[in-house]
Amino acid sequence: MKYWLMKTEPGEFAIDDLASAQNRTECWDGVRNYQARNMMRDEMTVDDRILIYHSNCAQPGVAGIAEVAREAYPDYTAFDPQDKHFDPKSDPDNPRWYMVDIRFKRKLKRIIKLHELRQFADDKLDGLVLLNRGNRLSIFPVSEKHWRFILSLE
DNA sequence: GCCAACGTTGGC
DNA sequence: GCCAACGTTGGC
Repeated sequence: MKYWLMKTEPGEFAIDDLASAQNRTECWDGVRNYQARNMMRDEMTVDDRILIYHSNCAQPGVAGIAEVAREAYPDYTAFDPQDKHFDPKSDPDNPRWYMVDIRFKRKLKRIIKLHELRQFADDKLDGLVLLNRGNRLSIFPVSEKHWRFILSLE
């Protein structure tokens, strides 16, 4: 089993939205970055665990845990001209963008803030992609050690 | 709202 | 293939 972190802007889609979704499952549409796509398409498998991270908000940090419910399939929102994630360069016969489905596991008892995680950037969380300078990647792997340590802060 | 850092685009 | 211009991300 692999571990991941996925960012979401809570103003758009928050951990509570996942918790209240039908079957507590939602497709992770709208990823338009090749590195993030490749990880979903090539690396993620059902049951992998995911830290749900709230970004671009008042309190950036890890908000909850989800799991991969369905492996990657074409992101059909790219085909819909009405959709805000429409991409004319993605063709149903040769899809450019992919998504996975994720299922809610639980909310953390509290938000584990980015600010807290930074305190361990040079020791316990050394190498965590989230803490890299200028990091903008919205999906990336988390080592099992980092996963455990982050949750130990809860 | 600002702006640094980064990814993508497209002319050459 | 280079790289300037542009758009986006995301903390603050």
